[in-house]
Amino acid sequence: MPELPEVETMRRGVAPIAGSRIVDVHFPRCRLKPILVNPSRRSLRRRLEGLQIAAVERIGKRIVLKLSGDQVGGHALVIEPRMTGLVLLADPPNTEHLRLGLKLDAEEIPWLWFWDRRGLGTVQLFSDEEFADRLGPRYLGPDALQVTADELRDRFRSSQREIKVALLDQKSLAGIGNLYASEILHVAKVHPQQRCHRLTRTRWQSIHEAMQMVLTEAIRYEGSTLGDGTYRNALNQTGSYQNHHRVYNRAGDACPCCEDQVIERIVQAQRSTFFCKQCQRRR
DNA sequence: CATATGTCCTGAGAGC
DNA sequence: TGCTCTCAGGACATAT
Repeated sequence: MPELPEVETMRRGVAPIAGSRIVDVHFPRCRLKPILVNPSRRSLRRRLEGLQIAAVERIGKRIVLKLSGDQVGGHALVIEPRMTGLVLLADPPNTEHLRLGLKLDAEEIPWLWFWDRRGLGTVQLFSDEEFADRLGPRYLGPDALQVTADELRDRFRSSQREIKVALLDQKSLAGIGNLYASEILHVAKVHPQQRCHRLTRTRWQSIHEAMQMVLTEAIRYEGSTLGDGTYRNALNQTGSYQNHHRVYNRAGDACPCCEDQVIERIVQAQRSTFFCKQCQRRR
């Protein structure tokens, strides 16, 4: 489940391809249902060939390759890993789930791969205009690492939703997913079922502070590789933040904060939430 | 408009 | 052993 820390780790790992030129576009044959690409594979191949990768960026949970060298204006290739997608410079975990390869003109980095076991990921080429719309404020909120405490509060304070569910809404705030929502609320000592409009300014400050702290810490450990072992950085190495999770997937364990209660698992919006009912009391 | 629910996808693991 | 079933949660479509 690549969320902001995992995608940022991918971005950093892939950043060295900036300046390279795409010399070939390869769609490996695959027995599985093909992933969504836009436009078609044929036109993607035609349009990408020869373009230069000007920059490697991240917006929320997406990797953005800014492209230049096109006569008809700027483009961006947007890769959404969703559940199990990986952006790799190293050889992928297997060839069975390989979805896309960009052959580059750099000798030391010959390939950029997109690998995706479950195939929910997408690869889309946007013109600058399409890009500004589809990844702009109409569809995406501010990045969770850029947002200020005041803006965070302003965006959620009138919502009737439970805070944990609201944090997953990418239109309100980009980058938080199911794992980090639980982790952030535990550090902030906020109950996941608290309704947004009932939270005080002080609570929003705590959430903001916890968010910066947890995301920064998770990036330092190169993200979380869960039990299924799927998530890897660009060099196909596991992250290690899973060893530092306070609550996620830790139902029944002692709370690392109070060491008194055990972590509970509940379901919100069909997703697991983990929390400590003592440290995260409703107030 | 805001919010809730269903859907896609694969492979692992449980239960029989 | 091999079958069927459930579950994991990204983003989006559709329903309320």
